Amino acid sequence: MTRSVVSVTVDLVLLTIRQGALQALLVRRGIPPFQGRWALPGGFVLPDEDLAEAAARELREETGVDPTAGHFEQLATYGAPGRDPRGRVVTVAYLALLPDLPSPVAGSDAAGADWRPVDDIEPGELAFDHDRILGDGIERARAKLEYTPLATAFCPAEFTVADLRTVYETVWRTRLDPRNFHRKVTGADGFVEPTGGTVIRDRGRPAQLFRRGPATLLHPPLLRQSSPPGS
Amino acid sequence: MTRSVVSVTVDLVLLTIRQGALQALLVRRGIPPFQGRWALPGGFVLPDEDLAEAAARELREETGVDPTAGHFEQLATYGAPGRDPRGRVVTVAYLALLPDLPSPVAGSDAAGADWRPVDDIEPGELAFDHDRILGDGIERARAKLEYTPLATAFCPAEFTVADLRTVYETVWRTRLDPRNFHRKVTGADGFVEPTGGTVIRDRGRPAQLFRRGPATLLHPPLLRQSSPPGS
DNA sequence: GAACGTTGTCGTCACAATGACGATAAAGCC
DNA sequence: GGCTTTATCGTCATTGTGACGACAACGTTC
Repeated sequence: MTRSVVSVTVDLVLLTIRQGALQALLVRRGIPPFQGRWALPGGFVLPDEDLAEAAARELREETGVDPTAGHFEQLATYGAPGRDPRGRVVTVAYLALLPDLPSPVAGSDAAGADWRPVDDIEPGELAFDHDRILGDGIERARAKLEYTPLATAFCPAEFTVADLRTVYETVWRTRLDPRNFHRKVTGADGFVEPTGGTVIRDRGRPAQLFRRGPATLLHPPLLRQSSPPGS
Repeated sequence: MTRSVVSVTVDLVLLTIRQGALQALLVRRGIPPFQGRWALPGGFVLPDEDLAEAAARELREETGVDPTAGHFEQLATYGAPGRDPRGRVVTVAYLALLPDLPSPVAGSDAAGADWRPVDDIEPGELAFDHDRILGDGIERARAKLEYTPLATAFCPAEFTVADLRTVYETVWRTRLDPRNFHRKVTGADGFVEPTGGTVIRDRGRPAQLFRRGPATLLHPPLLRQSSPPGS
């Protein structure tokens, strides 16, 4: 049996919503290969570390973020033979959806780290196969908003229905009717719970505050491409 | 940087429907560790092999099945430090949904291979963490039947609506109303296409034959737990 | 070969979910 | 006090859905 000996890394697709755009955290690589190029944050898995543990550690190291703040899940694993010039490196990608953090991407050991609007990232700009990994992560996030309450992971602990709608509109790059959206969100079992408080954002009538509800699956779901009824 | 050097394997969750039950292909391990115990088929990734390639090769070796016959996708990756007594082994699990194959699980190099109804597999019966991997695969299959036309992967090239209904009923362990199911399947865009032919299965009126349609996403979806309308 | 059971397919009905959109509420600004 | 802006509630027509009736088309049985 020819068993291949490889290195294993974790890479992170960290998504948040800042300044009205879906943004991903990228780091500028300080060492070869791909020195100076933008890449997903990540690193090698330590000898006695579980994969999720390694991903959570990298998340803390690169962003100072508590992994429990948003949502965190395994995305997929990439292991094409030529994907890393250093040799055979298999990477397990994790996807995190985070609220817009005041934390200044502290404590990074990379040359630089920055949030970048995903629409501004050119194809081929990222190191390794990180283009594809990022794309898969975004696609996963888009799909999961339909059937799960994960949009709340982009929001702080308390948020308004309009905040949540902005999440959907930004991630899906769509416009949603505020009235229908309000009905669906408040009607889906366990999606959101009112806290009792209200806030005034900029202008207009004060909005109720909500927190995440206990649901793990949305029922009914908020479907993206509904067939137009009158056609 | 402490980079961990590990071995990488692929493991396969192969699901099919035989004798009215959801069954998984298991092999009896011929060598330690876990010698004599049932396990998922799998093996080490070769030095110059992509992960999906390795999984497809194992599928051919263990079952003689063409991977294009059904559906094939990456499931998840498992890499807890203690999961393999031989050392650090990270495994990338793949999920395949296959039609009931006449192929007699040929050419297996394991001590034995057999289809086993998933409900008959005792917790803790499988080697390594294969219990959990199998469970994750089944859960993925259940969920994907709702939103994708993947149920057709369990069927041969031509099938009846009743065949397809049996797939749903078996995987979901539910009963579905034949009339409503017929309406939804034939009404969902691109789910199935009539071939023009008909068959008589055992008794009763002949049924139309269908093949898979071009859709990759079901619209509208076939939801599992619909809230009862009259309650 | 007519009656019967069995399975496939079409229809109907009431209710739920949805998109379009009107109406009102409650704040700040002039 | 008007005006603008945003939040929230309602209405209406259409579609999707579960429960179930009706009929079609086969094999089997008497």
